[in-house]
Amino acid sequence: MNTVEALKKTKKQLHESGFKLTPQREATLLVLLENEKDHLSAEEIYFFVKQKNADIGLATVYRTLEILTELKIVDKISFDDGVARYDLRKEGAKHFHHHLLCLECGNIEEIEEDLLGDVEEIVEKQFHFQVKDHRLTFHGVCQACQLKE
Amino acid sequence: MNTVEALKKTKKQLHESGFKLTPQREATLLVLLENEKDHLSAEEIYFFVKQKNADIGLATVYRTLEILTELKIVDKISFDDGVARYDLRKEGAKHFHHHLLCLECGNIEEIEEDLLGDVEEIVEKQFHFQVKDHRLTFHGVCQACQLKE
DNA sequence: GTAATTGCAAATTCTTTGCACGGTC
DNA sequence: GACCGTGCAAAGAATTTGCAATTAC
Repeated sequence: MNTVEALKKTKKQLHESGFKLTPQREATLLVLLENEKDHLSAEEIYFFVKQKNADIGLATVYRTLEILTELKIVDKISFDDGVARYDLRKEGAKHFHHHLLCLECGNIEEIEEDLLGDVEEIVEKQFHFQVKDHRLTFHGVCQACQLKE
Repeated sequence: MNTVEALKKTKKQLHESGFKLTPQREATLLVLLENEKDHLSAEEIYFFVKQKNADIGLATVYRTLEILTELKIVDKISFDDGVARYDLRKEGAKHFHHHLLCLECGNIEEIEEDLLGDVEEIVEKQFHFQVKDHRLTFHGVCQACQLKE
């Protein structure tokens, strides 16, 4: 799905929930689309949006991200460092992707494959918990840092 | 392992790293031990410790938790709500346990079993990532809330 | 037209830090 | 007596909120 389509789709989703697609929201979405692989904080998104559209306040970024999280267009995630990060939900992805956080260099890789199919089944059957989503992050050492040592 | 043993062991760990087991640290540990099943925030721990030992400051709680996290006696975790929570690491547990977060009632259950053995192997082999630890939380509906509906 | 949205600044919340004092070996 | 640890208050970082002005539909 390209950027224009993604924007259109999101606009529809916003309208269905009674929200408008303002220039600020559009710019925020564009930044998220252009940095899909990163895990930007609100502050970082604000910085990037400023470069596109001088007229935005940090509060608006927060408010936009709150709405997008509510509509499940983005996922809010924290890597235990005290900053919330926002990740665009992949089109068609049933579940949130996984992360590999390198303890040496701090880099975060993504894993798209759903590795939790079997585990979710166990959780549903054995623990009687109806799974809607998940957060899975591995802490360890990435390949680059392994080679460095 | 009972409370006295756990305290003794932690005392040893602290000493090995050049820290002392002060009354404040002991009280903090006791609170953590007594509330193993909960996922207390620093503020909550402070509140409980105050009931035991009037003389403690919130800053000390934070400082103690920082040390305990460093020594891997507790795990710091965030459930994306902007507050850090602290979980005592289970004795003998190779890995951090998993969580089931109910989106309806907010309750958090723990799963002790390590469900990620196979998944970790895939991550190590296929993604060349050396796994040291993980964070796995399922979002969904707990049994009690399913019955309510 | 009008209800939603915005920017700004102030307020809040969570966490860390500086520093003088107190306790320990 | 050196050093670690503490409480307190102040600082700092991240996020939210109140409000008057503005804008999208």
